[in-house]
Amino acid sequence: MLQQTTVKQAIPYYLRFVERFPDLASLAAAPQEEVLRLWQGLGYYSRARNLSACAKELMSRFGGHFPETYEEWLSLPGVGPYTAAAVVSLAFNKAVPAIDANVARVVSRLMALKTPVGSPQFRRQATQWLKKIIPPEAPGRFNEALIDTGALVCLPREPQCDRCLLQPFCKASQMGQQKEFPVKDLRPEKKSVWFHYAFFEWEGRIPLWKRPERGIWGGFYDLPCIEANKPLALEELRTAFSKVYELEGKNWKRLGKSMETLTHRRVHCVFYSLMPERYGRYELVDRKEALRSWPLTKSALRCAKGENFGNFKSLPKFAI
DNA sequence: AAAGCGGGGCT
DNA sequence: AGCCCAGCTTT
Repeated sequence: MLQQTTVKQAIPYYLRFVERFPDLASLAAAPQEEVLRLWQGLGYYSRARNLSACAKELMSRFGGHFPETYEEWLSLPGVGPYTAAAVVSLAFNKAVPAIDANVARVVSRLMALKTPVGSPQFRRQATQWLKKIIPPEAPGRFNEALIDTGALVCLPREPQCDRCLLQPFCKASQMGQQKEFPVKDLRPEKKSVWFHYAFFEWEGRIPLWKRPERGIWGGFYDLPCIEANKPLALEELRTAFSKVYELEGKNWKRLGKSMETLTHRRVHCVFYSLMPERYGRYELVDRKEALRSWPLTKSALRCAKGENFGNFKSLPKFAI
C-alpha cells in the first residue's frame, strides 16, 4: 500500500484490509475482485492485483511461508527492488540497501549526485555506495534510519539541516546547495484523452462491464465507455456505442462532464444518458448490489450513487 | 531506457 | 488550476 502512497492516505485502507484479511491464507483465498473493492479509491490498482496474485503464489510456491532472501521476494508479483530489500532487511536483518524516494533524496544530497534520481544509473550508484557502508550487524536499523531521515528531516522542499545528524557528512549541505538536490527527471507532458460514458437505469439496474486488467482502472467495473483522443460528437458516439456495446436507444442527452487527472494523463469524462431499446454487450447489475460489493470506477460509482457531479444537477427522471 | 499507472496535498 | 510526490511492470 505504501508504494507511491503516503502513510496518512493508506491508514484507513490498511485498517479495513487487515481486518478483512488478517493473514496470508485469508488473502490468498479471496477472489481478486474483493481485494480490488477494498482498494477502491486508493489508486495504482496494479498493486492490488499484484498483491492478490502474490498471496496466492506465496501459498502455492512457498507453502504459505514468507521467504527470507532478496531474490525470492524479487520474484514475486508487485515486489520490486525496494520492497524486496525493505522486507528482508527489516524483517530478516539482511544487508541489502533499500532505496525508496526518501533514501534516494538523502543519498543524492549526501553525495551531491547530479544524476537524476529516477534513473537506473542513480539506483546503481546509490546501491554501490550504500553496500559499502551498510553495517552487517544492524542493516535493518540502518535502512529504517535512512528512510526516516528522509521522511522526517531531509524533507523535499525544506530540508532541516540544522537538526540533521548527517549534516557533517553531507556534501550538498556543505555547499549550501541542499535545495538543488535531488535532481529530478524531466516529466513528460500530460496528454488529454476523452472518455465518453453512456448511462441509464432500468428496473433498478445499471450497465457495467469489466475493464481489461491492463490499462487505466484495470479490473474495475465501468459504465459503457468510448475512449478517444479527442471529444466525439453525439452521432459518432451513437455509432460507436452500437458497434462496441450493441447499445442503442433514444432520448440521448448530454449530462455534463468531469475530469480525472492522472500522473501522465488528463481524462475528460463526458456523460450521456439514454433510454435503451435493446440488450447489449454489458451486464445489467442491480444498482445497490453494485455499490455494495462490486469494484467500481469513480465514474461508475458516481452514477450508481445518483450523485451530482460536474456541471449538471441531476439525472433525468427515467434514469435515476 | 521510457512509458503507463491514481489520487491527495499544497500553493 | 497547476505543481509536487513516488515503486513496479511492461514495452
